[in-house]
Amino acid sequence: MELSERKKAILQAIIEDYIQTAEPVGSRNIAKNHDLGLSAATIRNEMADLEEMGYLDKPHTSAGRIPSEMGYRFYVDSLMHRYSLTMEEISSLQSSMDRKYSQLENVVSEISDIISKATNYPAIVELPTAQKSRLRSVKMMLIEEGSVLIVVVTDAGVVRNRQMKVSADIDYEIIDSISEFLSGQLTGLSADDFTPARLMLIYEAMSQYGDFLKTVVEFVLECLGNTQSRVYIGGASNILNNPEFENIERAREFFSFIDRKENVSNMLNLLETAEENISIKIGSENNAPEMRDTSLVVASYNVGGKLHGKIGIIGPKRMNYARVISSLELINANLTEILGRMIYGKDDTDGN
Amino acid sequence: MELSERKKAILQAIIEDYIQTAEPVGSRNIAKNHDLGLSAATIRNEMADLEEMGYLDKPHTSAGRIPSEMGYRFYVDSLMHRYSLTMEEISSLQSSMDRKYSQLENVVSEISDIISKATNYPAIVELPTAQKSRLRSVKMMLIEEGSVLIVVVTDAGVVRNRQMKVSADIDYEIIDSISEFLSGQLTGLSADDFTPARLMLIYEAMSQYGDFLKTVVEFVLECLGNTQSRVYIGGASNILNNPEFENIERAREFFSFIDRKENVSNMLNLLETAEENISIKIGSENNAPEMRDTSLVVASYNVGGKLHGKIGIIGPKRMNYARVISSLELINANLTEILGRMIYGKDDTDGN
DNA sequence: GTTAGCACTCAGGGAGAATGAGTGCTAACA
DNA sequence: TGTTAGCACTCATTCTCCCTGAGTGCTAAC
Repeated sequence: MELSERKKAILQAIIEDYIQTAEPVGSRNIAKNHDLGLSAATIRNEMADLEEMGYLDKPHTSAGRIPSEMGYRFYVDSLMHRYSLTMEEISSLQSSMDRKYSQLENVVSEISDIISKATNYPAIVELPTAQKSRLRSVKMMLIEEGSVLIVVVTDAGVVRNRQMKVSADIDYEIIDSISEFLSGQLTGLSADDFTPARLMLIYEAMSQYGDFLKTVVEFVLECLGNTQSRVYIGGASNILNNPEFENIERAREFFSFIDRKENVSNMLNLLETAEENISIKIGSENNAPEMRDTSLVVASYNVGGKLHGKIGIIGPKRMNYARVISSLELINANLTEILGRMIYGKDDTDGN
Repeated sequence: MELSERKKAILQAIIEDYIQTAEPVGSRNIAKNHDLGLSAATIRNEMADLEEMGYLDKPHTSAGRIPSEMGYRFYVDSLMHRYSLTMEEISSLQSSMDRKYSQLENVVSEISDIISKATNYPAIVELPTAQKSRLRSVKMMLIEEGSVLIVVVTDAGVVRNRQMKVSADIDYEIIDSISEFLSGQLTGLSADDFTPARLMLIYEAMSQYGDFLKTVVEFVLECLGNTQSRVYIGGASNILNNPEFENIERAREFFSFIDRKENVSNMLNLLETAEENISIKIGSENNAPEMRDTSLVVASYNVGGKLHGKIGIIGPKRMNYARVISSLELINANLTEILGRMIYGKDDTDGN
């Protein structure tokens, strides 16, 4: 059933008041503060309808109304206006990101700080991951006698390395030849291409170094399959600024939940990755009982078509969605650019 | 002034009761529950003395006594007994750490989980850092046309890499020769050795690649100077299990403090690094107003004499110090071993 | 369909009393 | 001289009771 324009206006007024005050809103206040040209009594009638239809809840008989999850959902989908960041907000955000980053880990943790400062909510930043990447390059080098460093680069730009012990009689030349051999055999493959048959061939061709080769191949596979997401959470304490978390039990529940990073990753993984778009999950839409009173707002980023990840915030269901969305969009754009520069070099080309 | 044995026994009884109950302890309870052979009245007198001497505080006239910081300090230094972990505790801790770790970041975050589970307090794990490390090896390799990967290894075992754009006409051979040249010039140097004169020589010898060399040298310097500590904090929500944090303001203060990781690093840096030993800082000894009600217990680890870091917990001043210490010692020993294996290869040799 | 009016509900807050755990002091005891 | 019993006193905590005020639902009139 369609909502009348008047019902929409009233619902919007209630939700926006509630977002601001965190107090149940009553008919009188709506009549006074919003120029709807209606009396409190009329609004009361409409509110009763909205409640019956499921858009509003009542904490108890003599309190005002608060939005239900369905109410928020309708608001977010149909009523909310875009929020435009002020010039100051934009320039302060941009200047806070305009610096040199050296390590991925640092970018991620700093971005999470920036998000949480900009929104006043706990921020989530997912490290970029690649799906089905191919091996671009594997190299080995002797660091000192008996110790070899393996460096693996995937076509998504992921670089990882590991140090391994080898027997002392393996010298530079041997390493170079193994390195060249493996590189020839494996470059361009994805994890799926590592069939037992192919591996057998490799091991046999250099059977005297079988054990060593095996460890190297395992490591390469690990790098290619490195699809597990890792998340950073910053500014978690911000959640305590919201009156819904003054109850220590609620706070404990929230912090225990986000302490376990895999909870957060799982939640992110459940989001449909609408390209370049914002996902909003309200309360129980997150499928986690601990999140029943909080919403998740997430933006997806995508670097050079290969690497992607998500950034977002967790806040009370009663949150200024419009403002959060604008901030996330801006930060997301900057982040994409920063990562592009970091991973694919000094400029912004797509990195193939 | 020396405390009489009787005063010590009473002080110890009070502190241990308080650690258990978090309630101010009264004379009557001490008389009843501890077999000191004294009446409540006598204990009251002694308590009055202990208070006057500064070992005890009184929240208000008609409550029992609670230990002062000085009281805790005395307890930790002189009264506390060692706690022996039970066989089950030991074997469960050890089995939780007995698995393969691949990346340093993973070790650190998992160890922080283990610590917080074992102690029920928020855990801190510092990533290993090296002081004044020397360059063991720098290598470059062409990943694809126009893109070079630089890999730097220090004698502390730190490996870092960065991808850089170069002009397209730089080919394998040129890279190899630059790589070899730089390696020859820089291997064995520490950050202090990068004098302007030496750098000038290098840039002049290969002046046609000046800009590129400069970026590489900067990166190497960054790796050698990589002495900033990074910390992980796990199980922060555990702090909320303690009644002293039922007050939401306290909780907020605590979480805001540890949200800023540099606060925690700073605190760790202020500890004297007593080799292989445990440091305890009680309340305001931490020089941070936000920590005035919490204590820090920290163990230092040390891998191969080069790399070191710290692990520890933050808990209320009223904490089971003895138990925490034993757990940290055990975890610390295991961590040292794990890191040794990871960084210096498959066995535990010292790694020079 | 809208609105004014009225009876009713109920959370929140404050005042006041009861409770009980604890203290300090004094006087008696060993 | 050190120890203890006893007693008056203190004070945070809890409870009860009552009031207030914001809000609702319903009805009757416009």
